[in-house]
Amino acid sequence: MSTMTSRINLNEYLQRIGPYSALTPDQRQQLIEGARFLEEDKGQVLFEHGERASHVYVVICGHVKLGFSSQQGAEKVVSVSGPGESFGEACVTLGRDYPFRAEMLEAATLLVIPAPLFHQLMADNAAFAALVTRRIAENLHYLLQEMESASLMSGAERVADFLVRQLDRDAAGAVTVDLALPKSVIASRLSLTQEHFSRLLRQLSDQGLIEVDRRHVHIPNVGQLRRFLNSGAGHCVNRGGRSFGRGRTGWGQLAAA
Amino acid sequence: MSTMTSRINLNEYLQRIGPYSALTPDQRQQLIEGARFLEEDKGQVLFEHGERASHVYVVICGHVKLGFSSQQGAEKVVSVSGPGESFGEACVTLGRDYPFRAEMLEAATLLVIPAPLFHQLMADNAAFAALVTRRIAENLHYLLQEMESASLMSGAERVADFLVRQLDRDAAGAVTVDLALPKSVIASRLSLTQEHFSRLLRQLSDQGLIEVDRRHVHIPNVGQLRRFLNSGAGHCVNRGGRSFGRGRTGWGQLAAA
DNA sequence: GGCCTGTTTTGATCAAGATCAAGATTGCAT
DNA sequence: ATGCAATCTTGATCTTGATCAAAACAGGCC
Repeated sequence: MSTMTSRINLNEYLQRIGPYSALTPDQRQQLIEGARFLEEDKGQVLFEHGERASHVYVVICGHVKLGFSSQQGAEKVVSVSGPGESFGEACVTLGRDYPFRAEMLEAATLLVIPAPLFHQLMADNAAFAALVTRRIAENLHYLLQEMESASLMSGAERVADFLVRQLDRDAAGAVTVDLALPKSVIASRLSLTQEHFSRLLRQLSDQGLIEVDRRHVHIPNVGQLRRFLNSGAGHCVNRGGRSFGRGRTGWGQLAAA
Repeated sequence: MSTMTSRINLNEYLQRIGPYSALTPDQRQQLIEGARFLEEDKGQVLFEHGERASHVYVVICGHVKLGFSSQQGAEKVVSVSGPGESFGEACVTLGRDYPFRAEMLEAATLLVIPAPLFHQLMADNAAFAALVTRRIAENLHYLLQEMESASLMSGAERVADFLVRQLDRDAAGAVTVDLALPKSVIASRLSLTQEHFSRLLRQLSDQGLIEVDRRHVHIPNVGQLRRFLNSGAGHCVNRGGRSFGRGRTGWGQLAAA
């Protein structure tokens, strides 16, 4: 990608990415000059858990996996960032270390903004700062959401919930969801082992709620699936919140790294 | 509490609470006039999951339990806010519903700030806004932290980790931790049932790592406990993150409500 | 003290989901 | 095509931690 092309694309692109649309042409120029592009291959690690948070990352294309991993090789995927999403704002704001690992799930292009520049933009542009705050707040809500489902729903419910969430708010009737990521990654996001995830998909499919073909999940009747969710079928009283899953999902990924 | 007293106390108090120290005397006055005090009894519910987020709450004294709960009566305590802490900023910022329930753990006093006033202060005072952003970012990091331990640590480790976190960063030798909250609440925060939590405390105590007396936990050797944590004793490979616990911890609380 | 209520502990049992170990698929790349 | 490597599925078994039930403890209050 030539510098020329980069700039043109970038300018156009940033217009559409939340906070960056609030930058003045001047500031956008500053950004283009101070930040850099990064094109990494699948499996590349952007940063490790505990590393000093020196940059904010904006995903231009591709997907980045954000997650924890323990010595024992266990891993938990917290979130996957796709085009237009970003991460690192909170850490940079706080001046803390990254609280997770970031790894490319596929070849991707990112915009990498040095912390000082980011701080500068935050200080210079209140509208930008407000939108960044919004983004951080959104991330917080996302995590709360995740915690809630991980805590109170059974595996089957989480899978159903995940599928329903992929749909448009008003989707009904029959639809097909295409999983954009390896099942192992999705499993980990749902706090399941990939084996368990596989079994749960089969279970839902046996119940006629879905039909799975490779990474295509057909939902013959969205309403039915939603009903399954609300009518808590397949549960347990769960008196204090289910634990965060012990899936090995990450293993594979880790190995791939 | 007379109005006079309230105002004097409040002014003094807010000075010391993060973001509010950045307010100008003028704005602080605005706050005192626009916000209201709330003194509730134990068990009172401030708001329910899914309610429109209309206020930001600042805890003056007492403790407030923030958590989810399902129809089936299960509950997961996400966090407990004590004096100087606050909640609702993110929801108000986003204009979204509260993503959890807030319930008094004991009689407490809070400052309740209406959303419009909060927005106003955010818009008028950049320093305040920046500190609020910081607070939201801190909450985000707290949640990530919670997710991480819930995901990769075994029950015993989470308990040990919890105890160690109560200590000063540099604590060593022998110390005593006093649990400020009912064990059932702590258990839920750790994604355990209160029964399991009880057993784990006993287990650690049998191993000589701690001595439990009522709500006083004596740690004869902090280093030893830390070592127990790092040397992952008592695990499982945990290939994808432990699930969010299924403690019934909440039950009791729920019943208390 | 004796009583009532709420919290903690213990015990026995159960279940969701993890782990280990093969296979079966799929997707590329040659 | 053919083969290699990664992904996904299945099966058998085991563990952690949940559930149910009941007893042991605190505390506060007459």
